[in-house]
Amino acid sequence: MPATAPQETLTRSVEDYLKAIYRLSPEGRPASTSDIAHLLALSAPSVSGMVKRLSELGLLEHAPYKGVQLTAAGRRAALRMVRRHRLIEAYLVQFLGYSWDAVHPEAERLEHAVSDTLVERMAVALGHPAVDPHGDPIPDADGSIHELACMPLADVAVGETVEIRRVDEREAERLRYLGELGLVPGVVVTVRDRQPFGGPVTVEASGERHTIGAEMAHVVLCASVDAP
Amino acid sequence: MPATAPQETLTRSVEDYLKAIYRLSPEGRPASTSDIAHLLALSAPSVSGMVKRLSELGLLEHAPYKGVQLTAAGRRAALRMVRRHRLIEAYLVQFLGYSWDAVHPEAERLEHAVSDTLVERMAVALGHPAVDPHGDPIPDADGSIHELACMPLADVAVGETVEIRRVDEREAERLRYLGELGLVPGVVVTVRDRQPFGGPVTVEASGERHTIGAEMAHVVLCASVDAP
DNA sequence: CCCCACACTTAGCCCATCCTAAATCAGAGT
DNA sequence: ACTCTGATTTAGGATGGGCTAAGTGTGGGG
Repeated sequence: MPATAPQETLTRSVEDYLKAIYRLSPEGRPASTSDIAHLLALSAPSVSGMVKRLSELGLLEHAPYKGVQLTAAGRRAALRMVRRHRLIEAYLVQFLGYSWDAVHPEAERLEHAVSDTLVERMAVALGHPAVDPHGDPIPDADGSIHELACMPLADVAVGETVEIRRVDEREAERLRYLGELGLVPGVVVTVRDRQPFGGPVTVEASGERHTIGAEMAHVVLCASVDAP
Repeated sequence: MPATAPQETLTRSVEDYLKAIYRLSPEGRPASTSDIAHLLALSAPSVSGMVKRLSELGLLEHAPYKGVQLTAAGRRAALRMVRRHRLIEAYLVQFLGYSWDAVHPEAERLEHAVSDTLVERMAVALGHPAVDPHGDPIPDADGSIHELACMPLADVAVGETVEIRRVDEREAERLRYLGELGLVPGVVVTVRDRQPFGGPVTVEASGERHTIGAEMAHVVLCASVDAP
């Protein structure tokens, strides 16, 4: 019956679980408890226990041995955290001189502490941005989110010119690496070479050529651009 | 032996206790456990228990039935929280349009979540202010704090002209009230009347006269100003 | 069709932090 | 000096959230 729970005060942990489950399955497919455990760096039994509590709270549904799915209330709460996280990242970069590789841990803590008022004031100060510094879309305050269709750079055919839209990476070192190469959202690149069997990808951007491994080429997400 | 404990990750609760004890006795006199309990809105036994743990951690010294005193490490940690709190308040007012009566609860949560890096960036953005929006001095990053000598408006003699330096009040309603009367730090007022036995005080500031109760006149702290 | 490996859950614990109820101490009056 | 009262601490318990060890379900390979 708490399908439309008024959402009193979720704890930090609960917020993290919901966010993790949303991240594992934005579309609402069941997520496995072990994936959640892995993402949150917790033991599987801890997750089992929390999952039980969250389902009693009406935030998710649990089919034992099958996986968990967020309810409408759970999804709402998760998207609220995602909005906070991404707006905080954008704010830190825009107004406090953070680089895109340093914002994640800071936002990870702040997202639990800011008030709705503060979040909306940051949104106003930023001019209601659509995406965060990594190109991830920022959900609206009402919980709607517009994912932009894009493909991994690793899948772009040689000769194609695409715009980098999003970089799906959290690790600071890797983000710094990509940033140094200039492979950041908004940049237009042309794929010059791609080796088979998970080999490296060579791209050209504003005259410079860079060859990156397949793993990195999978986190750089692109969309085709009309004119080169 | 942890007199110079590196004191990495204090919990939210511990930080709150240390801040409360510092607030009850910035000079280091013993603070009573019941005062701490009252300030934090906790039961006395909860405080007793936590005090025991904190003294084991070397953050304070406890003379049973006599009171507690912060150690150097405890005081350092407390001042770190005070610095955070006040810088956050200043930042919210200066850059995010908060009014001085709304910043306290927000800062109360954020102070536990911000990193040292973020605090220092806010300090830089603010130009390293000496005081927060209520006139409370902001400790340096190294833990030194400069309290300015001031007296309650309630104690200022009739005819004296003083500058409001600080308003020692947390309740939003009361702060808003004082703000509406223009009795905020930096304003120069002349005391025009003061009734005995804890009676009201009448002040004049930029042509306007206001009469406030003794209770309010005690939280408005002033320093004499040379020229009217 | 059965069985085993592995994913998942249950059992049983620990720690931090809070609480209420029940001692116990310390200082003010007599 | 003695006692009473209020402040303080001790006892014992709840809750949230984490862990390891020990069972249990499930699906793929023989």
